[in-house]
Amino acid sequence: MVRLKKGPSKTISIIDVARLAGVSITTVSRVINKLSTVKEKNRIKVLDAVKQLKFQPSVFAQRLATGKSNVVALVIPRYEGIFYSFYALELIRGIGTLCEALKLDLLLHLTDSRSKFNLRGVGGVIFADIIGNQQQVEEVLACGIPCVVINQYVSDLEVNCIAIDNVAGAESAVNYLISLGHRRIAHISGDVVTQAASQRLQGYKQALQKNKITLDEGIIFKTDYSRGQARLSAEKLLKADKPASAVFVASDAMALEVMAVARELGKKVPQDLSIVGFDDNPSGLYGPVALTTVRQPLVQMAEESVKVLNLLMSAKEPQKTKKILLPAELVIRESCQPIKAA
Amino acid sequence: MVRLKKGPSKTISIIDVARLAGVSITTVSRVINKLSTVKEKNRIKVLDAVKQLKFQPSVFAQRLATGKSNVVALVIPRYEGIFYSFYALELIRGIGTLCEALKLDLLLHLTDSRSKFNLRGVGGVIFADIIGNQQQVEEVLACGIPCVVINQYVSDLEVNCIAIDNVAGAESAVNYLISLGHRRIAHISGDVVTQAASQRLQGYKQALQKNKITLDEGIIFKTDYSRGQARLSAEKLLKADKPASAVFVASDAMALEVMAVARELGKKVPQDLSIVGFDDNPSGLYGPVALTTVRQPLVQMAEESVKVLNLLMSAKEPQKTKKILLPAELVIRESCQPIKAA
DNA sequence: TGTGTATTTAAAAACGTTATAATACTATAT
DNA sequence: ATATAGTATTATAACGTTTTTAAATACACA
Repeated sequence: MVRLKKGPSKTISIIDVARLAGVSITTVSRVINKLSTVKEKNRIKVLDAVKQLKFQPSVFAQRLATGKSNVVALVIPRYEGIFYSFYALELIRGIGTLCEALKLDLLLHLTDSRSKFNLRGVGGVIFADIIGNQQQVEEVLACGIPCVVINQYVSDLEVNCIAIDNVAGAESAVNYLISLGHRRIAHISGDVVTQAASQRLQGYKQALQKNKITLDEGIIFKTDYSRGQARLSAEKLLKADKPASAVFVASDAMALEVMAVARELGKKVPQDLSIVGFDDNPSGLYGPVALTTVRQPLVQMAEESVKVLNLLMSAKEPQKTKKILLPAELVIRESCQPIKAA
Repeated sequence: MVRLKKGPSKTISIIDVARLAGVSITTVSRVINKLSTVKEKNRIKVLDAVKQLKFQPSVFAQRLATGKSNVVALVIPRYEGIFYSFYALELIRGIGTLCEALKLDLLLHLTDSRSKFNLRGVGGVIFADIIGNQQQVEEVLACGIPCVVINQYVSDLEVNCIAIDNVAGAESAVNYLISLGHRRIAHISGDVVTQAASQRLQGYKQALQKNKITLDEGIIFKTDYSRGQARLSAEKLLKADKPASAVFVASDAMALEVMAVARELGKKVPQDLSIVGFDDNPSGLYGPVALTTVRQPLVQMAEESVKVLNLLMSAKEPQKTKKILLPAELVIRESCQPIKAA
């Protein structure tokens, strides 16, 4: 068979290296994969030939021959609220960095609620924020592809999960406000379709209940995590007849917006309104009043997910599924103070 | 050779499909690749078999056999200022979406200034923001891999570029301020290491020169695009002895920070300070004063880059390199007003 | 019935690796 | 010197596709 190649450029293969080094193909393969023993003399000859020919083994041939792929797909919703966030970037960055370190290729898959993605050639999948249903995850599992779900605790599925303890994190934030004497504490929630938001809401409710503070649904504002909706909620909150003295906001980006609105309306933070955010977004530090917030170990979560996946991908036997819950910790800065005597 | 497979799971191949459909392998291959003519009756038999066996052709075998890869690598600096931005996300989103449409796999490569990436198996590369040197681009070009540079106009290299006319965009922003009567116009620049920032600075200078306004280096603030530095610059600017009446800021994110600082210092926008940003970041709409800005066709740029790359990747012959410059247009909102009579 | 054309086929050669089993080499102990 | 155990090396099949070739089959039309 004659294969047309443009010009004289012919892919150099392991065969060329073997010929130049004067050894067999197998030996070259061994040197490349650092397998078993190869005499030092031959090893050097091969390495020299590799360098001289600028040889790079074909990943496709390797993957075909071994039957394993070192490609990791990161599935992340194209969905505005989540995608346009510090959170998504931090995740991408953490995952990207560790993939590089482990020599895994990182494939990016943006999904709509019902997009069918093809995972041909993918060796493992990381799901970031499965919104709504778990069907996509189940499909991947059914294919037998190793799979990790990040930031979502899926209890009814045999799948590895690495999530953050949002409930406890939110609870500690609200407890802190209560400890400062606040009793009328509002909550600006994220998109409750996401587990993170609904868990933070749950933590908020739980803290109030445990402290025998009656819940007022009127000061719970459900948003889509966007700045725009945060602003609207803040306006409603601050212009209300019975304004709250404190507010727990489900993300720092929104909390900063609330702070801005407060200032615009002539209210001082924290004198007139105490604010706690969630994320530990560096933006929270820049303003005149540093934001008190709940720190999520995002980078740790991202890294952990890649580590777990890598383990699964290289394991011979099916592994026991892991469910990891990482703690979120309160970071006290300047945006809260004890309630003024009435 | 005996290859151990875990359990009864055996990869189903084109051969199984052919057998079940009662046709030849060649015919199955033809159907899959929609090549030449296959009788409708046979086509249906094959398609049925494919569905029944849940057959998915091995991408690795395909790529090995054809010698072409439909993998696109997006190389983007891990560098904070750029990476943590609306800009980066918008780019990723645009590129991701079009890759999906064109059935290209999108690989993400975060780079440091001097990270060596391996592009084994990559069919084409998109460089987003080459900071500093062009060496990485040259390396890829030397390998003969199709390559597009985004948001950077590289004139001294035979490489496809798709960039935004930052100079003209910046100039139009400053011209607008001048037309409103402003004469003392400050500039908060991005990281001048990036071409975008230095070009915006150039456009700023050019507009002043053409209007015979002497340049005052004292009111040009160079930052790294971060909110923190924007804040510092804004404070310096507003507390200066001879404050400017208007400021052109190199990004919307920074412009919003400037706006916040102004408000904190008791200055009203636009009454006391006119502000123009750059990006058309949706965040600019949320505040009490909508931000006047310069819109970058980011999505168009992202899409265009994938289209061009796809063309290059599927072309038999080497193509003429394209240099595309997309216009950036001024969007007038509420953050500017004519200067008050002195 | 023959003739030309459109489909289809089988078989085999790539593509560039890895994995297996067999062979060649070395050193040690008998 | 000779068997023996161990180490290094090799030849070759296998991975799952595409592509080529030449031959075979079907189909329409005169």
